[in-house]
Amino acid sequence: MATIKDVAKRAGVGLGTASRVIAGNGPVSEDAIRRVRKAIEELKFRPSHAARVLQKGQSQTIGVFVPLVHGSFYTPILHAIYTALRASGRHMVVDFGQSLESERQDALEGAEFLTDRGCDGLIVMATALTSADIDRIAERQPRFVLLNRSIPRFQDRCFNPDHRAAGAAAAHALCEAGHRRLAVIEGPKTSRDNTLRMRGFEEALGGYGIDAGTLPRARGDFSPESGRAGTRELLGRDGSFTALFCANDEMAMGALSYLGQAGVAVPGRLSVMGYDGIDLSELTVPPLTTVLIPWREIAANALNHLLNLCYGSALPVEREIPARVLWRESVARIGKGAAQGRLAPS
Amino acid sequence: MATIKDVAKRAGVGLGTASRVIAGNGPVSEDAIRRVRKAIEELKFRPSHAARVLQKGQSQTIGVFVPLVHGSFYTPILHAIYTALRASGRHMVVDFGQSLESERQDALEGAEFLTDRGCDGLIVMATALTSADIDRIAERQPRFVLLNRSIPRFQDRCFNPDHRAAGAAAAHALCEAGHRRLAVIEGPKTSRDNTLRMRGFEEALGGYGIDAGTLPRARGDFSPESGRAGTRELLGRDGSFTALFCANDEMAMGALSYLGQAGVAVPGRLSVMGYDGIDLSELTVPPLTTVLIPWREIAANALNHLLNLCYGSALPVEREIPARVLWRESVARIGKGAAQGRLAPS
DNA sequence: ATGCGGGGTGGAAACGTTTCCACTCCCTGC
DNA sequence: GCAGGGAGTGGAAACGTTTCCACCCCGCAT
Repeated sequence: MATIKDVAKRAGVGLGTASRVIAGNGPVSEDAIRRVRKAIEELKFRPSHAARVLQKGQSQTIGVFVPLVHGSFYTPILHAIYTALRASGRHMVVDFGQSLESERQDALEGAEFLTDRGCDGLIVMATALTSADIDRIAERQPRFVLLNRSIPRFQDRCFNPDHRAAGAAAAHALCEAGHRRLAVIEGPKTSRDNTLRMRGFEEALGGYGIDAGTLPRARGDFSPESGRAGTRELLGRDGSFTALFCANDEMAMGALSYLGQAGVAVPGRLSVMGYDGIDLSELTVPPLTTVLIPWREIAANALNHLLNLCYGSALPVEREIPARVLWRESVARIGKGAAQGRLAPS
Repeated sequence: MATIKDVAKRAGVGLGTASRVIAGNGPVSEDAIRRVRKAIEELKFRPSHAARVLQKGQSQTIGVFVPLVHGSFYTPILHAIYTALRASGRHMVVDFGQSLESERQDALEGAEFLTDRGCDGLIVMATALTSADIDRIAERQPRFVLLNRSIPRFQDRCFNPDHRAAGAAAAHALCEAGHRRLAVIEGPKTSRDNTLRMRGFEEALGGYGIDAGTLPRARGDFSPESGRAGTRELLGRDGSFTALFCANDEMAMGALSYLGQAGVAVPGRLSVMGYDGIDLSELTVPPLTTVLIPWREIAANALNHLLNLCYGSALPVEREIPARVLWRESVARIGKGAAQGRLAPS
């Protein structure tokens, strides 16, 4: 591979001049520019990224950690970050976790790897991280933002939806549609955002005179398979509920799949509501009613903040982007005293 | 950040000794190892990746280009590559394309970016690349493998399923199940693998006395939305077919979604068959019958070959991994002269 | 004439590693 | 007693950039 020295020699200029032409900054004569350009062309010169990083201490690269490679949930977020980053002329290196159980450890190692790798900043998405974990990350790489995790001490670097409000919105939607006998499939215990959305959901239920303590509940792990299993379990225990709230869309899709095979009409006999609003959720039969969490926008804003941190840009950063219910067809609106069973008075 | 010089000084050893301890190769005394380890600990030393790459000319990193960030199709492939790579102690940098239309240009730029970035080798997945494009890539980075693209000149670096045989398998499955009136939704014109699977499909049809020329066909772009539109179009033109073959699962899911909303019973009135075998395909209602293309295995073998190329490993490389039909419930088996319509004699 | 400022230039130094060579011990075998 | 060799060591050189400083030359004001 040709180096900048070769270019300089061939163009008959000094090292500094060649460098200035390539970087396009310092003062250089028209003539020198032409000659250097020509030499670059002829030698097929490409600057060495490693040498540049070593010298400048900047790589124009942002590191991103997400817990999983697969999954309809994370890829759109990655997509949003990727396109915004490319638009600003920088690049992205991604590191993935192996599973939701190992999320914490994976995220820690991922952050370390990305930092060692010379990333100028980090976007870390990992709900399981503790406050001390964040400190550890911050120690090595002070430029980072957190997605879907809230830490008071790092409030300005945390970007997350209001899961509590979104959970409440789900409850409102279901209740306003006339449902009173509900059931839920939650996410895993380690997921703080699951806890939040469930809390919001249950609190809102109180406003309709429903006791959250008696809510039939199953626990899943956010996978479709667990949604399927949870539905079977719930139906086996006591099938008298008219609506099922799933803590994410993938579990809701599992539920829909199970119900389809079991011959339970949706929303005729049972309504199903999801959470997140992943792209695929509109493809189910019937199309899934869900809470749309504006993940793409949240990620884009987190990135803007990080870019400001890293490169002193002044990009706008919006923090409060509300979730909203996406009404489709998997939730029935039932009248007071409808056929669906004994409804508690509103 | 502490450098290796600081470490050496603190440990009271020379630069070379410190380096040897860190790399774990050369001969070093027990005592020196202990002292260097201690110094590293105390100074929180982390070697500079950039400096290492600059010096060694190797980054232990493989670059991967895939056309799209989102999509249920590419992520499992990425996942397979990622996990295999981590298992061998190396890393992955991914670059994405923007759309299927710009695939060719994106792949070219992506390969260039990844090469500049110091990747030791490349995995490029881009059907639209021409033979000349590959030459151009090879010129800069001779270590690469191609996924889902076949170029005679680079035969040993091409890893792709036998789309023609897989297409034929789909046709056989449908015909053996008793279907004679078929329709298809193809992928985009630029997609060579679409062309191949369709050719296989049509050739196999000949064996059942079906004239492929009269096959009702719609063209999609692999997206669910286009599967939906294609189905509507086909049904509007002439609804007498009993089975619909879609060139990929996402279009098949779109078809299923449309049919569900239109009240067309699947597989009661119309059978649907997909292609690829993405994870989500088992979640549809009814579960999608599809041709399972062993993408994960193919990708893993391509990676092994690349690793052999780059690092002189001797990993096993399997080239012929057959596709197979995944029988689920979206295709009905109908008897001769069944209620489904006038069937041509087998 | 002389001084001064600035456009244009060349090259040394620095970034943090690894590799290689030269050197010192010290042990072994004669 | 000495040659030979291997374990252990230190440091210079090199990897390919960018940055900074010194310098030249020219035009302009004094």
